[in-house]
Amino acid sequence: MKSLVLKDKKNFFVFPSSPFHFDGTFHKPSHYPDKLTDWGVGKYWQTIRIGKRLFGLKIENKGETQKPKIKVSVFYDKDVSEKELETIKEEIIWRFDLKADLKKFNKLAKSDKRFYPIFKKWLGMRNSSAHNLYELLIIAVLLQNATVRRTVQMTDALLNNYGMKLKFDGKDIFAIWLPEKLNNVSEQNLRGLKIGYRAKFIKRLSQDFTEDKIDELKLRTLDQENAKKELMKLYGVGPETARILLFEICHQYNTFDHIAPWQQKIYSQLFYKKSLVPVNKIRDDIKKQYGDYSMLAVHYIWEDIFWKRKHEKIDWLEKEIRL
DNA sequence: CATCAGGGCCCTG
DNA sequence: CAGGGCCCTGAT
Repeated sequence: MKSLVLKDKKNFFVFPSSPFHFDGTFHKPSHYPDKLTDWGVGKYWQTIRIGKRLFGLKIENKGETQKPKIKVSVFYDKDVSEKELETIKEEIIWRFDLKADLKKFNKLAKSDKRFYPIFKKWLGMRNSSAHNLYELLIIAVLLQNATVRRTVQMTDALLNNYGMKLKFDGKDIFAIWLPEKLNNVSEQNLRGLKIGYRAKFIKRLSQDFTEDKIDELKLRTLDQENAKKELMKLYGVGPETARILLFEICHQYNTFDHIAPWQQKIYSQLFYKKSLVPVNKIRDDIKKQYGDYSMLAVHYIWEDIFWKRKHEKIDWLEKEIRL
């Protein structure tokens, strides 16, 4: 695997909309562990592609909930142009939804007697994606029909063969390859990395992205229905993968439509303290209560339980998370 | 040891 | 629109 050392850096500040929750936004404990990001309280690292160039990012909390401010350090080799810095800034603002207006949502949360303590704790948290559409698509495909351990294995195998390791700020953070990199890699070679039938999906998706068949910037401007339609055209994207992409890439807050069996078990415990509630009931209840913010509301409650899991053993949850 | 389902999706009938 | 098949892995 190749690596790149980034020695120089430039920095700028971003002022997210208020209120803002830094750690809730930049770290999602429900996600499977990967080498693509790193996090500590008030600090966060990732890589980012701008065009064909790679940069390292360190993002630090320099503000407060009601007075948000973050510092972004951009690590580079050779140089970084003003235009690239501006693009990076805009990308960060989009990917982490830093300018979101959550007034209505926060008002809704306040009237929710049952879960208000959770909403209050994470006040200002955003749904976010560290990655661009292609990158998150790859991750989503690796999640399909696999347990966490297997997903981690597949991700590592792919990164070790086609990814790039960036060394900056004393960290080793990985970047996902460009789609075109897989064009002259055979499906058989990919299968050699034990990713199974997903090799076919990844080949075809990479081909489509190489040929610019998908316009991520345009996708961001579409309404939910049309964005979903576009995403479902992609090979290997069904209802669950579309939901992930709509929520994390497009910041569509009301995407609580598809519920997978393993999620159903966790929702049943979270919302009803029962082992299994019918998915239609779960969906109807949530939609009725949270309306246009169905998925965002669930996201707060979902991440909260995974934060707890970091330092507290939750027996029923351990059973449902298949490692 | 064999069998099976899994953090879905595609394809066929 | 229902159901079989798919890669591989760990659980039973």
